[in-house]
Amino acid sequence: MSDDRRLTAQGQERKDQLLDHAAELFAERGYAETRILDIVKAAGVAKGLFYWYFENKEALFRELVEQNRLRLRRAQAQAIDPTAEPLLQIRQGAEASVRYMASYANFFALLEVENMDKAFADERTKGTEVHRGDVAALIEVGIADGSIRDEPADLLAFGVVGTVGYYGHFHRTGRMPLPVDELAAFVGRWVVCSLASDEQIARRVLAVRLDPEPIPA
Amino acid sequence: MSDDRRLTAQGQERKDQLLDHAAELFAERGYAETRILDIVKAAGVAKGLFYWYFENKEALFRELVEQNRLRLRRAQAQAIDPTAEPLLQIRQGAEASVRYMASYANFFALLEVENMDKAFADERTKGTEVHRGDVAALIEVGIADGSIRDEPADLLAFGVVGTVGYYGHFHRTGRMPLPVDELAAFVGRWVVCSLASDEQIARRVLAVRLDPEPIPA
DNA sequence: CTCGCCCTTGACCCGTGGGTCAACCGGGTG
DNA sequence: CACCCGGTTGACCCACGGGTCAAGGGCGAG
Repeated sequence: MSDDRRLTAQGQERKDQLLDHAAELFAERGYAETRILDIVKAAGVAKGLFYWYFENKEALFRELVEQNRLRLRRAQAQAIDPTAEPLLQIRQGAEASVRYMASYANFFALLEVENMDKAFADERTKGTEVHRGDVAALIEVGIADGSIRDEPADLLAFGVVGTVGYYGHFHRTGRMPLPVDELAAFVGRWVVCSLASDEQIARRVLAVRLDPEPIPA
Repeated sequence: MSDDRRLTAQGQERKDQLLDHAAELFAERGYAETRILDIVKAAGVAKGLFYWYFENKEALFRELVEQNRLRLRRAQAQAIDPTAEPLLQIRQGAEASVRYMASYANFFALLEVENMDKAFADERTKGTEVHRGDVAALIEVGIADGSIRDEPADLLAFGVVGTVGYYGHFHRTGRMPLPVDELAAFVGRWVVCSLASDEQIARRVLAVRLDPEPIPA
């Protein structure tokens, strides 16, 4: 394939099929262990067709990552109430992220694969970096109004992103047999306790009841 | 090679050379992108020799991982004062881990590579699982004596291990231009704030001054 | 009907890199 | 000195999987 051609409806559908099957195989046996032949076989098409839609395996992978990054972003934005106080917004974002990561576990298992290749390192970085920027901005506000511990905002932001990511990882890899809702709530508590400048504030933020938004398919 | 033969001093040295050069190359360009030929070239030996010492690339990798896991464990044990209160021990362990991970950044960049292959997944699991077990035990004690928030101990333990890992990761990948000592101290504070059942206790534990143990080469 | 554009096929090419092997070196030992 | 054994060499083999390509199908427009 050259760059981005126009695809007919059929073409787009076929492409999505390939993406889906690839994601499943990657999650199941890893990126390196998945041959292009496996992907096309799973989708029930000939090998040559792969190259009609993608330049190569890596390009497909990038598309998968990008596609997913946008979805997560949307889920976060949807869960956050922009009028709430900063710490609460962070909690909302964190819980939404955990929920999202759990329901798209395959994709995230996939994301971790990125590390295998230096070339993917910055791809991945980009993904968390956006989230981190959002959180850092909220933290700045929280520090200014005294609700968040007075530490460098960017460092704290790493902690939030990291916590979400790690709990997501542990849950995904089956080491934490726990309903998603409980996990999300727990992570929310953890993050709030880590950031709050004192107990009163932590309790206040944790008192708010969050109704879990359904994850759109 | 068959299994574990006896190696002469020269043999052991050669093997270590291969391990070292492999680690460097893996860190530099990733696991999948490092050919066995690259490794032997870097070590200045012939390709056939590789198979005298290792069954294949994966076997070498496993050995590298194992070797490193043990070192980290030792560093943790050395930093922890077994007579101190649980929360403080956790802090000591966390700070030591961060320091260790920073000084052996190459090895840990490497560890992340494990994800690329399903076969490595449980290897990695094993590594964190030990640490997590240690922490969980300390947390149990802390919950019992009221110094740690009353949440499931194993969940909290995941948070500690995760935080250490993530900050290590971010620092290693150059996104946090910060002296190791400051980072370690910060992570210590983060962990303590996340776990402490109230401010008094957090302050008490954070008041203790930790003198950074030098990392043995 | 027929032209042309997407889409689809599967045989084929070929570089890469894992793994083997027969031969060779050199120091320690009887 | 002869032998042995751990260590070392690099040419060679070859399967695997990435990427190509010429040709064929089918559907919509004109």
